[in-house]
Amino acid sequence: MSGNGYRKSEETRQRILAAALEAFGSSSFSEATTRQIADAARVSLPVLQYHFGSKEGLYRACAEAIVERYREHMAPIATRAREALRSNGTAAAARKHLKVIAGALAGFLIGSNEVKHWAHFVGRELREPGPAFDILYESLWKPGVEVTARLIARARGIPEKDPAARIHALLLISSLLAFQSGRKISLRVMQWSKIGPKELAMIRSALDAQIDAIGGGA
Amino acid sequence: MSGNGYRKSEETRQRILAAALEAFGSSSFSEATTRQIADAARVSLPVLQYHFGSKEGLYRACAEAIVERYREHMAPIATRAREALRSNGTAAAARKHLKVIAGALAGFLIGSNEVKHWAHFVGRELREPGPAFDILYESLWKPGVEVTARLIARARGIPEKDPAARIHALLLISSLLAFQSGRKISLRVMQWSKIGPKELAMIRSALDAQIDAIGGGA
DNA sequence: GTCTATAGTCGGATAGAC
DNA sequence: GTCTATCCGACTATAGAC
Repeated sequence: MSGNGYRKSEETRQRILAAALEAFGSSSFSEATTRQIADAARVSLPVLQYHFGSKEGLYRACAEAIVERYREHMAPIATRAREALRSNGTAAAARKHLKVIAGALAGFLIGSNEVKHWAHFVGRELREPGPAFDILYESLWKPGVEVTARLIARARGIPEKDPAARIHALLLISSLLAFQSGRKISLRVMQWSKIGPKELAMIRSALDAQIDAIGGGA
Repeated sequence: MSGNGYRKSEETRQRILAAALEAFGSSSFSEATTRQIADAARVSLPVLQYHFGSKEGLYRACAEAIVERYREHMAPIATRAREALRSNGTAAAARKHLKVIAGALAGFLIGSNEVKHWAHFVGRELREPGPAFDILYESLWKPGVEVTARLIARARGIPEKDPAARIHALLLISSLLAFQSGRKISLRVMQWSKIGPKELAMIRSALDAQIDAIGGGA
């Protein structure tokens, strides 16, 4: 490219986005401030407006970035589960896939430090809908619940459309969140100082027990 | 009563408290504004400072009021469960009490409209600790988890101190909250327009199934 | 015990130079 | 594309009259 040539724009954009993900992760939309984000990204305030139009535009861009990376992580697992559903899998196979999904999700949400902010972002947006609700619901929550519900239906031997399957899916996913959005309180209840590999293993084993029970309960 | 006699103060205090419970229920501490609360209570702004000192003082007063009424509602049920634990109850009896507690909590949290704001208040404070965290943890959460964990231990035939019992207690309580803090998203997933008696019954029945499964899983 | 008036701070957004 | 300077609104809290 002629002229000044080198485009610094994209790099600046990414720096702002990273700072915003951090800010909107640990604070809500209205609590986080654009100044704080601009400082963290080492840009001046108007630069932020230039790239994303408004605070709300930046917020939505964060949601899209999260969806992108979340999909990269969970897509292969979800795809394998859907393939298993297409073939006439047994109840035991469905339970196995449920355990894989729940375990991966637990590791993803609770273990990784990088993703912690994203998980907070998503959780808050889904509890108290804001400007990014629709994109998160359609791209993350809905497909996740759907595949979980279908697996549960298969495990219990009930029709896929049975509302009970969806209720159980919500209960299962929600219980996972005990150690995510309720991290602080869980630590205190369990008298843990952190959730390391040992603690994560205990949680996974409890989830597995719960999934085994779902299958047998029908 | 001599002089001006009649004390209007207490009535004003209650009106402010009610408005604050509503405001802090639907918004966070920093999002809710004292102006909004003062308006709703039909008092001027400084009156609020006079009665509660500061915004934070008002917030704490809300937490104490919630604890008070929550206790009134759940105390009898919790007491009966503790009595059952003292006598050498069977696993089946423990499961029965778990169902009663979970069912009462579900009705309390999801059904009643008056309490909805309180539940949001509590949930938010426990997820993102603020000025009222300690009082809510000690008076609400801790005793609730404790009695649930002991019942689960009894139902599964494991020692009361087994960490697995506390993990399962957290999972159970957290799954309840799917339809409380995640009300909006649950409605969409289930394609319900509201959570009425019929929907509540379905949730209760799913919870019961989950509790039966806990007992048998050991 | 309740009011009016105001101090002091901080938020998002924009104008216009470079 | 990025900056400095600034506007304007909203917030909590207080001072002081009644």
